[in-house]
Amino acid sequence: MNNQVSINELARQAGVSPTTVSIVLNDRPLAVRLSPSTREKVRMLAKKLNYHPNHLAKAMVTQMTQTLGFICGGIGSTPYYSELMESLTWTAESHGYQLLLKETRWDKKKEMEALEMLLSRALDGILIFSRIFENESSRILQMCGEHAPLVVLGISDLPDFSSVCFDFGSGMRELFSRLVRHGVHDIAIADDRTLGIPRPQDAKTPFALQQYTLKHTAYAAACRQYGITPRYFDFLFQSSATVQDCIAQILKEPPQVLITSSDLFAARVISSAGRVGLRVPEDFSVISLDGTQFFQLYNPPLTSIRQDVTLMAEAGIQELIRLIHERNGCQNIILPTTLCMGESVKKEWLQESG
Amino acid sequence: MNNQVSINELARQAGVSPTTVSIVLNDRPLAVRLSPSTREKVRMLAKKLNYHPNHLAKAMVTQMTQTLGFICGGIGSTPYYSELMESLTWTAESHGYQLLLKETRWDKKKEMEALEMLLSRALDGILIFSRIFENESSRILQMCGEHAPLVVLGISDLPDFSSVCFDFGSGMRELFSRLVRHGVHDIAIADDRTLGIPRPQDAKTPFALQQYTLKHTAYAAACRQYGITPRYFDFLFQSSATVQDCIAQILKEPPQVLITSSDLFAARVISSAGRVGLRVPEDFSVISLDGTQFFQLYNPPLTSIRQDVTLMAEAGIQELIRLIHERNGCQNIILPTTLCMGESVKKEWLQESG
DNA sequence: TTGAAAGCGCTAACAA
DNA sequence: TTGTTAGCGCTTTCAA
Repeated sequence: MNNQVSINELARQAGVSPTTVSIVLNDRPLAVRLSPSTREKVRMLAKKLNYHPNHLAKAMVTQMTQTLGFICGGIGSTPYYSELMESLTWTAESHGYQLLLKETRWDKKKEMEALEMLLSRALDGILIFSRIFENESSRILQMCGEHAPLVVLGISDLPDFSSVCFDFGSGMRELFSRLVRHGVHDIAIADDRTLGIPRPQDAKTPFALQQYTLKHTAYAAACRQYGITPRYFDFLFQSSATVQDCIAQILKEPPQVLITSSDLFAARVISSAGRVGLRVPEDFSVISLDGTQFFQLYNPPLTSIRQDVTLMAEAGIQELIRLIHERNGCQNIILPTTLCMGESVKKEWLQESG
Repeated sequence: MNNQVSINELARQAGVSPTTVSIVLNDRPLAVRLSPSTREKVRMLAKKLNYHPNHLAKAMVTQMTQTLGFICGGIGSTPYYSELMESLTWTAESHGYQLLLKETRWDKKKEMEALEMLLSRALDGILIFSRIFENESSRILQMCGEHAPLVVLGISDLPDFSSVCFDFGSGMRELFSRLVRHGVHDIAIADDRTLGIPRPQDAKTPFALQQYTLKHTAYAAACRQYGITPRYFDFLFQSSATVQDCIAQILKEPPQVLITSSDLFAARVISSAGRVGLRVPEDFSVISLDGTQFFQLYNPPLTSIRQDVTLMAEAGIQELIRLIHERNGCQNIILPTTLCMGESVKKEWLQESG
């Protein structure tokens, strides 16, 4: 079945010991002390016999698999996660790691199982973008313990874990400052509330920041700062009835500017608007909080407070690799969002100089 | 570092041999011959000590990793691949396998490297959706040889490999038959030509079927069968200039029905049409050849000749697992496409009874 | 009904 | 400058 040549066979044919072969082929520090002729001989023969080290055997002794796990709630459902995943595979690869994927449909039980499975495989580290931390934080800490470092994506302020997330505040303030400068005050937000806690009846009451999504938080803060009366629309992502209803609500009395929490939803609003004779951005403007590449190909190209997922991938993997080596000191990394100019917001409203 | 209890420790504490523990915990046939009390004792202790078998050690001796590799040209760029990937992870999991992902940006060199990497990791099997087979077929056969079975997605008729792809012919004929019955004869196709060979200048000449994409083939065949004069638009996916140009061409003189090779492109055409005052399906109809879930949420919901990627995932994984066990007899699996009713084609044109 | 012993392919002390 | 030896944690003959 496995007709690979082993290091022993290679050593035998080269007339040296397996150790020597190992040292040469792994470019260990000791390799320099070996005679050049030995090194050359081993290298040639390895090539000639098409020797490939057995990853499993190596991993067993070193306890390193050069593999990272990625647990994600959903990947096929929105371009945001797909693009993040793509970035992660690339970034991981550029650091010499492979990526093992677990998709969990935002199911917490699945997520715990996934974690357990990944740990039993002795992966070098794990990235998580999921709901798993909602309650299980301490259990997870205990599970992972010494085994595999963890980096959490999209959540911040978990005391015992490193995390990477975006600061929507920066992009949001930039947006508001420009809009207000141009006399725009009617700025609403439409958001998926699946993962959130029900909002108080009176939406105008500033709510406890920590409990809501980072997006809402940033919006609410910007509203306060710029004296805007907040206005909310919401829906449940999985329920197309609530989505349609939400869109209907929006179109009934569109705000000057609608902020949406995802590109996908923005696109749907824009398309629906077209059906009832409303044009974007002529009749109202739309700005999304994802900023996927995907919807920058949309028509009109979506204006967004962009989360550059490549930044998140890079930061997440780097932090994970740091943890793999140093094994201590968790860190909360906050990435900036930027205003990404598309054509779904009136151009003059976003000009820098008022 | 690794404070897991090993099978030896477990055996010691249970007062039995490692062999016994292994037999019990893996439910080997021999387990029935062990005394129930021994079995029970071992099981209890394993639970108590939170024993988890070391995947690596097991894999090394069995040479099975319970892991499949998926080499894919692109995953973040279109929902089609994202959804396929999601399905693959789920299907693999339901069969007890994990999925290792390699994304290659349709770069053949990368793809060969990916294959090599996966083979060196002793994965149990590999799925490929890529351009890698354009020339390298025999080399790949040699590389994989005994090591890991391969299933090719999206290409058919590779003599030495199992494959899974869709039969666009069935959906296409269904579409044409309905359209023609309703007197529609102006049916064009718009396709990405990145992966294809340049089409002959005179597009009306029936071209050698094998050389073009399955989609084109099906379209051309349906045109011949129903006496439709084919009409082609094309673009290169990576070049937004060609995409815009193509859309402009289409809108200049839209066909009654435009078939697009991807949902994404269909959406762009529809949006662009809106900008110049053309409505879909009122002014012209659009039907896509992907049929992703994603764009069934679009507005209007896309009508499509749908490739159900869950079918492809299921068939691909099942065939791969069959190969893993049986190690012989490759198979070309052809999956049906179905007409998926959205709202981007005039309703009356698609009614079954003419 | 159970255990001892060998070995998967590799690395890393320690010898020489 | 190179080789010997032991062992990672598990499975699997073979023996008792």
